[in-house]
Amino acid sequence: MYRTHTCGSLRAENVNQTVTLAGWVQKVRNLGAMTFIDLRDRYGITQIVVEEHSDEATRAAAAELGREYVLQVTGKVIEREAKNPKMPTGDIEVAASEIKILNRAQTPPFTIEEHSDGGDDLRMKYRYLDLRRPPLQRAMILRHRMAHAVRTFLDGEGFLEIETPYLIKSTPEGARDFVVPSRMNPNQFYALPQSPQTLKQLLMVAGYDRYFQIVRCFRDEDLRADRQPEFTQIDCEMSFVEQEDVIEVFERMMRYMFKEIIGVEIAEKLPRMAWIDAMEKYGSDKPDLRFGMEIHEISDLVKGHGFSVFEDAEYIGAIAAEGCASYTRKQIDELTEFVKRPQVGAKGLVWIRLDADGGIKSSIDKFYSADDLRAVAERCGAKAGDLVLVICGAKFKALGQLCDLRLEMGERLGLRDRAKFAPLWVVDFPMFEWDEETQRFYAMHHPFTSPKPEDVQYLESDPARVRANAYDFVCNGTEVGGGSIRIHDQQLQSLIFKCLGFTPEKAEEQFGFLMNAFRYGAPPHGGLAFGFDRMCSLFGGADSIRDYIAFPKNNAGRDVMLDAPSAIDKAQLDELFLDLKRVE
RNA sequence: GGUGCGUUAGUUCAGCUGGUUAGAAUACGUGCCUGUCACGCACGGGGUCAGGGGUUCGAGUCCCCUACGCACCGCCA
Repeated sequence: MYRTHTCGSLRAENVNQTVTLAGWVQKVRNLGAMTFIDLRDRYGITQIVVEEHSDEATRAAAAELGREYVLQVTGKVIEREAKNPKMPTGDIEVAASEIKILNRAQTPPFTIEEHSDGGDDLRMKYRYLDLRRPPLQRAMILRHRMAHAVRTFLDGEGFLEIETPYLIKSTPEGARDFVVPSRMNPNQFYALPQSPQTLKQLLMVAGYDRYFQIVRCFRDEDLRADRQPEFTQIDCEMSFVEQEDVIEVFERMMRYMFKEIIGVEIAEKLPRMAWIDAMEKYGSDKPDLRFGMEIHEISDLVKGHGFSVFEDAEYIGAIAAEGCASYTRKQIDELTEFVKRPQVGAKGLVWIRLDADGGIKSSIDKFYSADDLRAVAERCGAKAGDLVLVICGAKFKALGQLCDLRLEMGERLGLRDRAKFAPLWVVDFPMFEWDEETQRFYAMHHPFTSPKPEDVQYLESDPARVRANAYDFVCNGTEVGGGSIRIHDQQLQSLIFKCLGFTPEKAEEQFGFLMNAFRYGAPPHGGLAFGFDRMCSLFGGADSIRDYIAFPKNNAGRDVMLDAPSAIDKAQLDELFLDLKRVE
């Protein structure tokens, strides 16, 4: 037996016991006649003491130690002469009678402490060392607890966890697929699932009416702080349900998660917001409701005054930033620069300042009277001391820019508090999205999403008008989950494929297996999937999902620890019938 | 595919309008120290200034290219 206790377990009541601990050397403090060793494992740190009267072998071992040496230490638990109230084990220490060096360690390239001195890149390369640090351990533990809570909840609701294959068929819609060549089937490829969407629908056809899976998904698209090429979903599907039934179950699951994991009580009935309202009030389909500062259209108030920028604009919108009338010229210039960055893309920024003394001033004084400006301010709910910011342009583009500006102002005013949670459902998404580049409609959610029955009549005449039975779970400006009621009727599914520009032959080739299954008694069904990594970062209060993934990829999709992807042998290529093309 | 920022000691960074031998902190090594816990004190070793090219009497510093990292836009049903 390597140890009798962990490095986090000993307390005052263990005094006089002889124990054996095993762990890593966090720190050695050699005071001459006595040496203190902080021994660490994932449960905590216990101080080991070696004194002048300790036997020679023990003193020799202590003198030799370096950071991250792996030790087995046997000794008696004693009460400390100088206690450390900052440590859970601070009342005691272990007087070493034997120190066995189980393994020596090279000096690690960065410090393995609460706050490491290492940069992101380096820590990624030595991820196994970074994972020894308490913040990463807390993240892994949080993730484990969340997965456990999901399984507990869904099991209690009668859901079955069923695994679906990772080697499946490539589909043209949506993200790029990762593909895997088949040796036994020359020149043919599997695709890794972007999500088990069609498979879980087939499970519904098969009668497993409540399914879930905590499952890896793969998308070959560029990465972001909150996007990895492989990521984990809590994938769920139910039969004989309507939108309301799905929302009810998973709202309850989220309430359970918030309570269980971080002790937060969320509202008994979460707000619902139609997609169009989210877009018009917040400029986003994933609004951050931790603060107000809603967007208001002011076109009717400001058109017709000869200000050509506004006259030519399809849409003019404004937000009111509370208490920002005191902004200096420089600060307003900064905001103007912010919205003019290519990432935001606004042409400019108009401001109206409501001074505390009742005065009103703006960058468009030439064209508008004080009363005109006051009407705008009133529309936005601005009061004395506030700053109104106006952006105009094509409607949804300007709304998107106002969204960016609103979030920036929320950040500046400290309104985006990580300890605060504002979850909601966004509903009534449009069924289709027009793509300028390819001049066709795409499914906004996915091609298996059912249209609202009352909108089916417009499918062929006015597709843009059709709304879907789709819903997103949004919290603090992040899309945490989303789903829909699916199509279970083969004919309607064929019609949707037609609307998306599939020929019947193409639809048959790509999704024949699904439409075929629908001919054998498909029940009405629907479901949703949560982004598990994002949920972890939301609960953990971090911006990046990388901290919650044990071995994540970097910005370029590389695993810098494994150095993957990498070239493969000619023999391996030959077996797969692959020839490589020279990269320019 | 694009934009921005960055790359200097093991690590995190400073290094001004170009000018003697490139610094700090920390880590590491050696010595001293009986209550440390960010131990302290003293001494020491440690640099392809990312790589290449250019401008210049002279480049860590200015310019160009490349590579790499991070954030973002496009993309992500």
